[in-house]
Amino acid sequence: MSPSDRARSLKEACVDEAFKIIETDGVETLSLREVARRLGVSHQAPYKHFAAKDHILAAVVTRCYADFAAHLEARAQVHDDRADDDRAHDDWADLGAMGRAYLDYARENPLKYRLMFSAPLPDPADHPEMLDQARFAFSLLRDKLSRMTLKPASDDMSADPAKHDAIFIWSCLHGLASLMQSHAIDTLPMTATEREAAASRVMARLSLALQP
Amino acid sequence: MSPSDRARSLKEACVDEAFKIIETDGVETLSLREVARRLGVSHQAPYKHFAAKDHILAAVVTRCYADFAAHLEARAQVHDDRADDDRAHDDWADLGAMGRAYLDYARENPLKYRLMFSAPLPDPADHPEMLDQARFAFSLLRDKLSRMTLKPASDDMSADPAKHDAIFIWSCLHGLASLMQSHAIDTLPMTATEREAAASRVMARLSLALQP
DNA sequence: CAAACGAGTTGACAGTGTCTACTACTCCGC
DNA sequence: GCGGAGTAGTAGACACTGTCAACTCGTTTG
Repeated sequence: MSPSDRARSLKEACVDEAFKIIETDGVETLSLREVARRLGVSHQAPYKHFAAKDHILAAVVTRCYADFAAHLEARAQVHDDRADDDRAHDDWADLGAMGRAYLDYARENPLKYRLMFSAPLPDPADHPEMLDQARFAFSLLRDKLSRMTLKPASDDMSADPAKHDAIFIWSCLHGLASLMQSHAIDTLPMTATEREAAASRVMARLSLALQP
Repeated sequence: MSPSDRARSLKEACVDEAFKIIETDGVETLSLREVARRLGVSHQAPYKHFAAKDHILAAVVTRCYADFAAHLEARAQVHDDRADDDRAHDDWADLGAMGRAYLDYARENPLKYRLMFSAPLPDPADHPEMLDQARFAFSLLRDKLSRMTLKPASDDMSADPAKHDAIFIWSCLHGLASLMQSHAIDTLPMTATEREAAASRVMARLSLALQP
């Protein structure tokens, strides 16, 4: 193994291990020293590959974005070989599938989700690859919308409507996902079945807002 | 000053000071020792009033909820002395005002907002007063909705529709507010004016989803 | 009046991020 | 072929942190 190879593997091993720690113990208890300890290296070894604690977190988040985007893409495949009517129908079904995939991911991977959207992240300007992954996930949604015809939203709008509608949809989905796993929602008197129903209820309202 | 009075004032002084530290330096750098230092007491004095660091944070968050609810209430006053038509009109205008007040608060108090909704909070079960404040803020929205007639959302719904619609609205608002201040939104190519427009665009879509 | 108690103090311990100085090894120009 | 440069990793230190334990007071209460 060449030295740059070994370096690469320690670097990735650090990200792996940090990921595991976060998954089991939460992001707030992540420590570079614990990562080093688990990998059997000195407490300073990770600093050869990450300038600061923030940077290892950024690497983890980058992976989360990639994982998230892959999850969205896998469940929201567009089938292009249909007649126009079917295409339109498929677009709506597919948008719905994407929305459900979004919420599913957030529910099944609460830690990763929080990591991406609500953990105090390092300045993305310092981590362009993290930025790129996030941009890509959003483009999945916006591109789909720009290929669809939606109920018109308002009068002015010189700007790109697909972008604004993507933000609207993203807001609803993110808001719901985020509330559902924040302690804020625990404060409400909700039964378990009501919680389950909340997602489909929000999706129904989304349709009312968008579908012509 | 009686001893219990002095105790009370140190307890509140701790919350005040913690608040200031969070406002200027962010929640992640809050430390009980710094609070004690600024108040000129020993590093253990706060522990006489707060069992752990979490508890002082919970006290701060409780205040944030109260502040937030007051802000919502102030801007979304219902005027009860109108004819029915005006009442209906007022309800919609007032709901819109409440929504705008929500987003304004989040924009003007990003730290407080993050504290309430995205910071890793202590278990609310240990802090009932925090829970009560959060519940109250939500009830402002739900009560208003239950007094209004909305576009029907879906077929089944044995459960309380006002509650579900409140969650829908809350999701949109919270999602937008949260995205706008998360680094995630920075990744998108958006001009400053587009950012401004995003709020009103989301509000427009909310109307489409709700208004009959 | 003595005992109990509550607020506040000091000191300690383990753990953290990060700085600096050190060693070992690999690679590149002479 | 070799010597210096750079790179990965180590060891030690420093200033922090949260929290535990033992102590000193002053007040309250039986």
